[in-house]
Amino acid sequence: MADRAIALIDCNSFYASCERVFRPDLRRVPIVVLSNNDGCVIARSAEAKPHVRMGEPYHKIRDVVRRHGIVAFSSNYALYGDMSQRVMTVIESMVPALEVYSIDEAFADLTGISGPEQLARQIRAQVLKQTGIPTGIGIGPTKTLAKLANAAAKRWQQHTGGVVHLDTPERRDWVLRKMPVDEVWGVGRRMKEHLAVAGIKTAWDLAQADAWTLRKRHSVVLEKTARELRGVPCLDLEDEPQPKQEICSSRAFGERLHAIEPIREAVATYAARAAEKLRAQGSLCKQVRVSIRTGMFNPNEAKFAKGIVCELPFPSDDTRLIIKAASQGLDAIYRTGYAYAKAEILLMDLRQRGEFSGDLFAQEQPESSERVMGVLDQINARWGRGTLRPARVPVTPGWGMRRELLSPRYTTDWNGLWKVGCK
DNA sequence: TCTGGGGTCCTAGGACCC
DNA sequence: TCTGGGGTCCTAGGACCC
Repeated sequence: MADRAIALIDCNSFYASCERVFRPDLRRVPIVVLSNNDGCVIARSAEAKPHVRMGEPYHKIRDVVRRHGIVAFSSNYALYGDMSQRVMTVIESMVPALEVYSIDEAFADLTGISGPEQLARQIRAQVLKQTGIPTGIGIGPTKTLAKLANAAAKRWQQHTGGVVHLDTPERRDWVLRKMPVDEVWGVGRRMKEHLAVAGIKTAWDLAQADAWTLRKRHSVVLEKTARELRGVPCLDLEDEPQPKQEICSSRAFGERLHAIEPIREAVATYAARAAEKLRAQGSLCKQVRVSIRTGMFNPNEAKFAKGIVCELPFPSDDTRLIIKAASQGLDAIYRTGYAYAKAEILLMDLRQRGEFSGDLFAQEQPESSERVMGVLDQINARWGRGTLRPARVPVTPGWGMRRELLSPRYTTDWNGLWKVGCK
């Protein structure tokens, strides 16, 4: 069998790049994108990286932002999601198999292709030309090495032109020796600390470590990572997206909430959103977990957090039933006297529609639910999310997200003056 | 004043059973 | 004093990813 060649294509500073596509005047200007509620920095353009750390709270860096002329944006997920689809479509048309790994990354199988590096350069050029998004590409015999090659392409951008192919043992070893161990996919802050004790500091050290010891002292996951670094494939390309095993909708409120009624609105809104995602992947859920909590950072606020799992009478994807369960759950956990900051809905015990439940006499969701939800989803698909919604879900809630620096929904707004690609 | 939201997988430990 | 061994299932929590 030919040597495997897995490519990892990743968009540079994706959210910041998306904003820049529609603001050519910002081509050389440092850009940051903020999390929901304009809380902290979640993306930085190359120019902003020297001045701003990832995850830094926005209120702490206002001075720096002003001093360096950094332009900040609220996150605009409608835009990023749409841009992501465009990028993936371009790549998909150029490779035999693609696994979309996240909003800004995908693995492609280039095994058997002659000149994978050349193809990678063509992919970069096409994606840039058709979407305006710059990318970096790493190629290696395993996913973990492809990721590392991608990191190398970023780190030595000038010399590599954004593409690194670890096709010889010499190149592989050179990169392994240069890369700190926490640049390896699957090694985070904690693991880095543990490994340092054993003298494992670089990717090379980890690749050389004894597999059995890694498994015993740490985990099978780390053992696989080390094998992959040596070029032994342990992770396959998954071109069929797997249905999620749990679905979450959670968000901090735009302001602190005290009374139960506005929290109930938020819980209903999140529950409705989670139910939409559930139906989109054709699943039913049997449990709904609702949780609420106060702020966790301010030492002057009384802290409180509680959640509860509510069992549904039968596996369901009916927004109304899920909201009802969540609302009852809220009644059970809510305590007066706290300033609540966030709520979360988690749909659990998921199964695909029609999957055997294990209980011959188990009750099933009535057919009327399917009809009503079908109509709901159709209308919202046609006219935009939130056109038709349960009574409990307000249009413009007082507790909604703060997004003071939001860019227009250039590509998706129904009321927009123009749409990309519809010239 | 002000610190994201969405996931996955693995492990340890408790409850329970024979 | 000493206090089975083996198994399953479930849950909570840790660690990681983007």
